Amino acid sequence: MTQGASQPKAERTKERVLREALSLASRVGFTGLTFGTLAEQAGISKSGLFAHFDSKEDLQIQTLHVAEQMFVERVLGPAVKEPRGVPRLKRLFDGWMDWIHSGTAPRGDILTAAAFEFDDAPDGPMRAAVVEGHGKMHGTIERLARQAIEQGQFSKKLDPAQFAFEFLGIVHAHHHVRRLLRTDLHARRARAAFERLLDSSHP
Amino acid sequence: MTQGASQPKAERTKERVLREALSLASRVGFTGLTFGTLAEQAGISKSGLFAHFDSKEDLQIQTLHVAEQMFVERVLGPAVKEPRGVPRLKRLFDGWMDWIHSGTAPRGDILTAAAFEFDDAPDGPMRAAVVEGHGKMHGTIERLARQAIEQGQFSKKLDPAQFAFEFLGIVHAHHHVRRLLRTDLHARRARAAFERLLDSSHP
DNA sequence: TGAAGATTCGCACGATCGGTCGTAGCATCG
DNA sequence: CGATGCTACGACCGATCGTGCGAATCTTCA
Repeated sequence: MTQGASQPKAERTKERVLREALSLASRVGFTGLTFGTLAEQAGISKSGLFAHFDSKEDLQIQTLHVAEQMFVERVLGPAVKEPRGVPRLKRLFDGWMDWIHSGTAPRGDILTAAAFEFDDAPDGPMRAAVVEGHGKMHGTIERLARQAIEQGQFSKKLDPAQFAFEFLGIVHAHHHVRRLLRTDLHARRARAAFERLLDSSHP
Repeated sequence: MTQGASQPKAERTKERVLREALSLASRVGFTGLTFGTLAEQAGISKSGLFAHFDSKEDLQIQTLHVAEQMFVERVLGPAVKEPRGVPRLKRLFDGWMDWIHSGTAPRGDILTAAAFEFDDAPDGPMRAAVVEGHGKMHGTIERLARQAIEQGQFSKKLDPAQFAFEFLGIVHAHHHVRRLLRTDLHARRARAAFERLLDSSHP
């Protein structure tokens, strides 16, 4: 070992493996996140992985949590530094779009991808984790919308849950079309839809 | 054989198998549409299926086409019987929602499900078929929106492609949330979103 | 009815999947 | 330094996948 930050070896490898897992999952999905291929990509043996992950589901969930944490750091964090209300909502949307189009590690919106991947999967811990993540997102947006109402920027008659549904709908629609047609052309459309949503939310 | 409608046996079998395939795919997805399970459900041997379908991809594509044909019959057909413009668009949306919630053969929106399933799949004939189907839908909605403009029901400044993007976005968002949360509660939200879309499209 | 051809079957293949197990090596700490 | 236990390995299992092949059986039509 070297200096103070003496991470117990195992933890260091696990971190590295999880980085690879995230990159792999963003390319082939969580279902395609296979012990075999991950082992190959991470330069470790298949059975070696079992020292860190009890099962494939365990691997998927831990990888998902890494992605969620990254979303919080890179998108949600910057957003809540904006003043409450519309600016915060705008920053959230913009940050989300930027995250999707950024070239870094988790290509595209891996969280939305996971939501799509597991929406019709049989019940299980992974599905539950995805549902929980979706619920948190929905709740967050609802809260931001409520704040916008309190600030007098949104109409008092606005239903925050309806707003959250449509907000997420736009992000998801964009994600979907982008994946299906393999083009960034629809970012424009998503932004226009978001503008329209904001417009019709004003008092 | 019996009477005039003497379908060459093979065709009858194939039709029956395709019905089963549709029902199976709507439960387990097109990827889960397996030769083994389909054979079991259709009461035929796995290898017997190969007399009708060259490969799994062939099976998927043919099943998809059956679903598309059914969509045209049950949703698009009734819609175009309405007068051009808003009534036709409304009928399309309502019919689509009804189709999703109907209990008959292809449970839920199997076309949207396919679009989700193959949006991040590697290139291939099946993916191409899904993309083509999406393009047709988009084009159809665009056309209907253009007609609404011509009727003076929509603003001349409306971008039909943007309208189609948002229309499909609402349907997809609803489909997604419905699958993820396993509840019909969000049909309301989808309808409200559609109303809002119509409102802001008026001249 | 009987021959020809369409249709279906049984069987087997190679690949890949998630996962287990016994063991060897290496890091860690007394 | 030396014992201990975590870490990683390779070999292997049973299940399932898509698919090929040769033989059996059933339809069809002259």
